[in-house]
Amino acid sequence: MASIKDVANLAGVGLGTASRALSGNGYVAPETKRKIEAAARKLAYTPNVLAQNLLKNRSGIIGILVPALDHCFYSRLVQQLESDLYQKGYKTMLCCTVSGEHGEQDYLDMLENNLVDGIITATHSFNDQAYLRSNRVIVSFDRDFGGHIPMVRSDHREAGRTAAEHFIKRGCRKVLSIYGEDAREGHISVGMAHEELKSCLEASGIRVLEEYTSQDRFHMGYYIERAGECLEKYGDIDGVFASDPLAEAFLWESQRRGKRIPEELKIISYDGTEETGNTSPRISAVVQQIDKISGCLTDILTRRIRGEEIIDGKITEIVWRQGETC
Amino acid sequence: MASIKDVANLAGVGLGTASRALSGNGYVAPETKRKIEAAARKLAYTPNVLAQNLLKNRSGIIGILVPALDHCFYSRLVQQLESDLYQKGYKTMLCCTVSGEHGEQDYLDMLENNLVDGIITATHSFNDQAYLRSNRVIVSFDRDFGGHIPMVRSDHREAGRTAAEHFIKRGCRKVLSIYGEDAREGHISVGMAHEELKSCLEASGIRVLEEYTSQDRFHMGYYIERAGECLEKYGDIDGVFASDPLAEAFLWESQRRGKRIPEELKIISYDGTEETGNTSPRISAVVQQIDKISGCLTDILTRRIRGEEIIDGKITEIVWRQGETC
DNA sequence: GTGAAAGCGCTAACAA
DNA sequence: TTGTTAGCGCTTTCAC
Repeated sequence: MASIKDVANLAGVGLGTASRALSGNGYVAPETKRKIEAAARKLAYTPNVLAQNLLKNRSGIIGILVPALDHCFYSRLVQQLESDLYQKGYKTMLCCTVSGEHGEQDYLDMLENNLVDGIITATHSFNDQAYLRSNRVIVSFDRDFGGHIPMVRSDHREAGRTAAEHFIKRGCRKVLSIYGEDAREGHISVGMAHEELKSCLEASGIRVLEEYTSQDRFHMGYYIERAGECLEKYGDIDGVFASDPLAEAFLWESQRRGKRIPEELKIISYDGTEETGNTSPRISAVVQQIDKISGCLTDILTRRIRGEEIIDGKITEIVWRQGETC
Repeated sequence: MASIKDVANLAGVGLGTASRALSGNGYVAPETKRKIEAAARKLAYTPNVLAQNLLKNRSGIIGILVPALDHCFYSRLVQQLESDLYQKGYKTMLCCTVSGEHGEQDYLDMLENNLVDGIITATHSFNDQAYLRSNRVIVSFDRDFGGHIPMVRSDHREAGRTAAEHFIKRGCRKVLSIYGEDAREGHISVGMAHEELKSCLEASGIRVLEEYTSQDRFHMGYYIERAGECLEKYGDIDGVFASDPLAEAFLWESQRRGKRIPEELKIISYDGTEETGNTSPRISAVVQQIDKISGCLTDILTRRIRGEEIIDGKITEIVWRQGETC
């Protein structure tokens, strides 16, 4: 592996000159420059990024923390983030915390360690304190750190209202609102959508039932199981509000039980990834705009890295997607 | 940000001693060690990984290249890889190439650049030559580099035979085999499953139609579109063999058209992620064992990094999953 | 316009 | 057992 020293030697110039020629800042005679470039080509020289990083004290890497990738919302979000970060000149380091064996702490350490320049976190499980220590280069998705870390999230209240409006319009009388335990406990703010839904529906005299899902289990099998349990337990619900995969699970389990959708049961999903927009029937949804969310997250983070003092987050608009289930 | 020098100064010892005490290799008196540790704690010292990496000339990071994350097979694979790599002490750098604007080359450069210690590639779009230059630390999933880079893949021939067997058992007469153009062109080996399916079915006097999907488009909307087109074009097919999301698309589009599944159309998916195991009806599938695949990939790669000369890849077994669509 | 030298933060070899 | 020194590969003064 040729180093810049080798290049300088071959070109018969000093090490510093080679550096200037290759990196392009600093004066260097056109003639000399050509010689150096020729030498570099001949030796197939590539700069050692590790050394550059040590000097600049930055790595150009952003860490993304998500609970899991087999939840379509997160896989879409990660894909979008990776793309946006790439555009901004950053590489993406991925950490899925759900498997449990993972030290989320490990990744926060990487921040102290200079291995990553910043972190975007979309997890819920970890203790706040660990994050707050190094808050300058962290941005959170949907998790409130009490205003110490900028948070980006969808307009959950509006989402709840929108869903409520459609349940009401369709004449529902008894709606099931089901979401993650972590949201219920207030760790992540998506619970606000369910709160708002509840108060809107109850204000219209509609009964609202609440159920919760474990925050440690993200796979479809579990959602199917929960959907089945709920359908057994509440035979007479005529509406369900749930996140994408869970909404899908309700659709499938209802079909399996011969329940007619939307006649006997209206389903509205919250997330509205493409996944649920193509089922048969298509699921009606309150859509979180992943591209906007990703744009805000990466924008805030990169500006913070550059030293801007940003403490405010951003609330992105939700959109209604008319499907065939409500 | 405190450096090890600061720690040494505060503890009143030499820089080398501090290093030895903190990293744990080399002799250091218990007494001195305590002092150094106390100083480190006081200064909230964390080692600068960038510097360690430069010295060791390794980063502990593995790059994973996939076409996209909104294809459930890849998101599952990435999640599994990340988990396996973490167990082996590596961090994961992610690159989704589908968005196009991405330089796959950029990531290969990171290998030369020492930013990643190795690469697991599951993409199809890029030219072979770029990969072959630095083949020592690359492992491929399902893409054949002519024996120069170890490849891990499922037993596609067996997969094709298994699917054929079930179509035959169910009395199909005209089966559609649809897959990516890249596989058709031989860039990735999954095409072998379709080849084998075809020859098995034709040997039994069953007609096989072939269609292809674009390698640049991975999202559900596109699959739905293609499924619709095929159902229009071939009104009389009674069997479909396709990858997971496409199989789902066929299921939904068929239901939308009032086609009875499995009576009028049998569907077998190849991949068999959990995603398709829970639809209504459940999709019958030839399952690629992602955990095994990931295990082989990470095992081979880490051993190559350690210097072992491994050129052989690995073929993992497939498994039949009986669903309700065939 | 160019070369020499210092130093990013760390580890390892070598003396002491 | 410990301190000193020499780099890892690069960039960036600062004299020349």
